Amino acid sequence: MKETNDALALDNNSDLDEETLFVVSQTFKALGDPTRIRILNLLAEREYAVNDIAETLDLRQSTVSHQLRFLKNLRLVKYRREGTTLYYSQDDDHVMSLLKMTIDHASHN
Amino acid sequence: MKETNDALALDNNSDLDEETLFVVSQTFKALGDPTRIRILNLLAEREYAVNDIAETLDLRQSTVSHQLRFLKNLRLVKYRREGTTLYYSQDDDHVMSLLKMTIDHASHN
DNA sequence: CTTATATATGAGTATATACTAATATATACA
DNA sequence: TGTATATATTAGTATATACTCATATATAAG
Repeated sequence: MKETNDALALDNNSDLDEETLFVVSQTFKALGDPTRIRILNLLAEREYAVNDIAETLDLRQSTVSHQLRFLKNLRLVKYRREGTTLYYSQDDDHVMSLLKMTIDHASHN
Repeated sequence: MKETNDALALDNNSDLDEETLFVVSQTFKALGDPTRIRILNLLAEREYAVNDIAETLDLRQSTVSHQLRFLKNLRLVKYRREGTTLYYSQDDDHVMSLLKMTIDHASHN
């Protein structure tokens, strides 16, 4: 009952290796949270300081900082320092494009 | 210290309304799990019966069924019945396109 | 109506996630 | 060195998530 087409590899099974699976799921997981979406949507415009994100989106500073760390670990955002202020900005065009596409798609539904 | 550009609405804030935010986050959440990614990646090829998905991906039948319900609720998959067998297939081109794009991007990293 | 097969569902559990308050760290400046 | 400001981190908690086993439901065939 099992497939035995080893030779032809007829099944275009496109089986995902673990690393790809991990990267893909992590990427989408990053976009799967409303708070992170709002943050990334802000950073789509321009860079923002942590506190400005918090004020603009009405979130606690620690909440924003945690989510920025999350996004930073996945290299979806980066920052530059100016004195004590850290300006965060978007750092992954592919992901930002996914986000924009999906927001557009959901908006003019 | 606060912005006071009420009139001009200089900030192109593109603020996401709650519904959009919900839909977008749900969409990405659906793609944020390895099991669902594997299932959708299978269904990218062609339709599959529940048990075939379970066998192919080495998952419990109930696991597959639960995830299919999840995907069905979001209208990412649909099914047709043939006797006692349910053939599931993909039902959202936009989402499948997001998935493909991201897999490609992650693969030839 | 009984049996067999395919799938769905319910309940329990372990883990992951997101948030919060409190506190630590880092930089600037007097 | 001491104070102020911006951000990061830690620990605790509540909720969400994914999985599994057991069982229910649905269809088909005899």
